[in-house]
Amino acid sequence: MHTASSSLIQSMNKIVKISPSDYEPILSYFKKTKLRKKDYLLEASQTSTSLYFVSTGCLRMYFIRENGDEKTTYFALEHWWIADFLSYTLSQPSSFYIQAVEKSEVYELTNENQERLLAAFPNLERYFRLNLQHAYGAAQYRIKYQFAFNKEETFLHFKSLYPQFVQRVPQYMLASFLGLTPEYLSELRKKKN
Amino acid sequence: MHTASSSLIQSMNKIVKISPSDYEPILSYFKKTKLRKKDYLLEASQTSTSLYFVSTGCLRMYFIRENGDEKTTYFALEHWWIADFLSYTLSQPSSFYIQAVEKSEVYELTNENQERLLAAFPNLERYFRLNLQHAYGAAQYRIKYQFAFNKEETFLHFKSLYPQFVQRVPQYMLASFLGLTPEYLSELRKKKN
DNA sequence: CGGGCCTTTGACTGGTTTCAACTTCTGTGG
DNA sequence: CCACAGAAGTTGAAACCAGTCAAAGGCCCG
Repeated sequence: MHTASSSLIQSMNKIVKISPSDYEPILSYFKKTKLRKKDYLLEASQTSTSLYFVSTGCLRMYFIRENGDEKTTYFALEHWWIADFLSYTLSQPSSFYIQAVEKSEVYELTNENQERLLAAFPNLERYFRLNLQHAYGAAQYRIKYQFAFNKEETFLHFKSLYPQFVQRVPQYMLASFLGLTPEYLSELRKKKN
Repeated sequence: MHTASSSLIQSMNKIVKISPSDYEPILSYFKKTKLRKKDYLLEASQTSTSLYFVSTGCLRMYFIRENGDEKTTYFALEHWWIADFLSYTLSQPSSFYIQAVEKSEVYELTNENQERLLAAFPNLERYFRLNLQHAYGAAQYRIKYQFAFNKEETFLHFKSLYPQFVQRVPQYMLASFLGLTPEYLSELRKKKN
């Protein structure tokens, strides 16, 4: 019963039809993990060997610049997938960290288990493909926005899209995600509302 | 015989095994198109209803800013796929143009034909999934580099990765791809060889 | 050979960063 | 549960990276 309400199964059911009798078998390929704030799922120089589906909470992906400060490149909220997909695809060391921004719960799918899962349930290929297609499309627009807007516009645009999220994470993370300094973000916040 | 040497079939064969007897049937879902320099495959406000595989030549994706100047966000060389994947996935109008940078040849796969193709050859799901995974991974690193480097470093990094490509496209396109002005790129070129 | 587009050059400008000092928030141990 | 140390956020001044603008030069293609 409660497996039917699993957020992961729900996510899959939006894209492909899954018979309730398959819920348990499918979930058996995943490992459900609870994370405390600041726990890590991946650290730079490790290879990203798993995909993570965020059930509850919020994770982020970031890297550390030569001068030592960190830049957040991606946030994953409930029902989003997160991984360094280049590292995962090519089995090469990552230059990213993946960390829980808050208390979170994720489903982990290792590389090997993904292979087994897809061998057992080939129709899930479609689920992963369409998810990636959507995520890649979003990344194309992310890149577009970086070119289209200056820093102030970037902030206003983001705030209008995700007004509640701006409150959810520390400002220094948000600043580095938007590509500006915490000081300047602070200035922009008071300026325009 | 010459279908075996099709660059598209080659690309597929790197990821999934395809029987030679399937070459023709698979290719029948695609439309091969020749493009002259500056021909368009997509214009802003249209919906991206096809995926394109670049057989020969070079395409680019760009958009036009409010002030009127164009920003190139992506180049696709031989054996790469190009499309506005968000527009394609959600059937919503694109804000991008896709244009041939030089004389090119592409395989077009419409949305409907992709569905039919995958219904007929389900193992190609894996081909598209892994391609998207790779492309998305590359986009994650693209975003990383934009944060990691200043403009001069961006240029030097790109030049070291693709020394030949720098010669292949007009400098104003390269400049907008790297996120700087043609004037500043010109300055960087003479500065550090 | 000519016209228009691309590239270069230089001066000026300003959006954004950097730095440092101060204030406010937060969480952890006694 | 309170205190306090470290982290996070704010403020203002100074510096600079990179954009803008304008004009001249080069080059490609009809």
